[in-house]
Amino acid sequence: MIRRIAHLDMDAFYASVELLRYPQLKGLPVVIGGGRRPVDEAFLTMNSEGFLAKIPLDAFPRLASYTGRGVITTATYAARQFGIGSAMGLMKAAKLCPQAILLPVDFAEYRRYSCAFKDIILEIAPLMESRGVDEVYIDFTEVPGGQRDGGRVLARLIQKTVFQQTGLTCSLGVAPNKLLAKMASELNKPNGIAIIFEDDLPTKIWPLACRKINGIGPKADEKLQRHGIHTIGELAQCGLDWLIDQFGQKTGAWLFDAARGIDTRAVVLESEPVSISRETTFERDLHAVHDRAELGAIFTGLCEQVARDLNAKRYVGKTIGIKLRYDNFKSVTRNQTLNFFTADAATIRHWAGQCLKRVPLQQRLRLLGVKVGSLQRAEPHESKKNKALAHIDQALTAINFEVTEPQLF
DNA sequence: TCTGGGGTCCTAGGACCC
DNA sequence: TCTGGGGTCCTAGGACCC
Repeated sequence: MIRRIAHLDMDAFYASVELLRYPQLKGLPVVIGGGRRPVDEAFLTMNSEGFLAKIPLDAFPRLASYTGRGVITTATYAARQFGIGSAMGLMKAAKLCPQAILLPVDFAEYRRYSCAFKDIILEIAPLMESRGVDEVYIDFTEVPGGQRDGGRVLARLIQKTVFQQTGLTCSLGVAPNKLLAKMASELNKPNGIAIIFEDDLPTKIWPLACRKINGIGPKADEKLQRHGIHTIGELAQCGLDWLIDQFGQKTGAWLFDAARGIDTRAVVLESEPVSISRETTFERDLHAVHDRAELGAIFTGLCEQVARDLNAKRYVGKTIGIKLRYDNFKSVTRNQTLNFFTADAATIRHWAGQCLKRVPLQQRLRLLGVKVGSLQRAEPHESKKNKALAHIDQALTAINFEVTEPQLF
């Protein structure tokens, strides 16, 4: 029995979910992103059950009226015709297509549909690896019918069932491994299926741009281009020694394998989180001294939110970190590992504050973030040692607070 | 008119230990 | 008195992905 791995990717996921609510937008350029703004509030008051589909087109917010720092998370295929794409600034997108309809992100709704389509897949094929809200890998190898026609029959069944039960389309690729399945799922998007066998490598994979390999980003691609390597086929002609020389042991060896379609990674059903974080970009750049109160409130709010997230997911962590981005977009991070685990907002706030003191604060800031890493499952009863250490820390924090009160954070 | 938010993994240097 | 070598943990930055 040969290994058959599928990659399933929902088509324009956020936008497609919005089109289910507002079918009158079908075929129009629609863009999702930007966070919630006053204009959305006015619009959303019209949103009551059974009325959504009747909202007239001129009532929808337009890209042209947007002012802010948001980016596009998803664009409908109609919007992509204008050159609009994911991660593009909304202000820039507005220049390309001012009449496009702009909807705020409704993550709770997308998560509902995400759970729904994943449950449907699990009913059919139980070995599924979640890769974010709109993508999964599925191990077809031992699923009944998973080998028929290279996986096409099972892929069609999943695609059809997902559509029947959610109204959403998706694209699948089935291949000998995750690397090739991921590339295959893009070949016939949207609402497509592509089947790849080992023998297809020269005809179907090698003509593709190196950037299509999941893991080759803008930087690596640019470097390859500089050496005249544009396609995966050209990459496959590079010697192992040369690649290691250029990209280092690990990346070099990985590139060598990837170009040959070699990938032995397993489909992983569950994984433990490594870190939990919250960050926010301000509406305007803030200064540590001039906007101290505002910044302090945001900072505390982020710590509290991270603490809530940790508690909701029942994790504790011992590495507290901050991230900030200056007005020139340069980012810095600081973090500190404690000798105990915590999910307590005040403790996080204290140590994040210590991190903040180690960073230059003359320049204006555009972003602030708080992270807790080195996570561990919260025990039903905390260990005695942890409790004692946390208690000592709280006592020290109280003393420290009196001493350092006059400082910035 | 620049450029979100939530993650993972890798690298490289230094501390520290045996 | 010129200097090993491995292992682990920590920190900061960066590439990359969804």
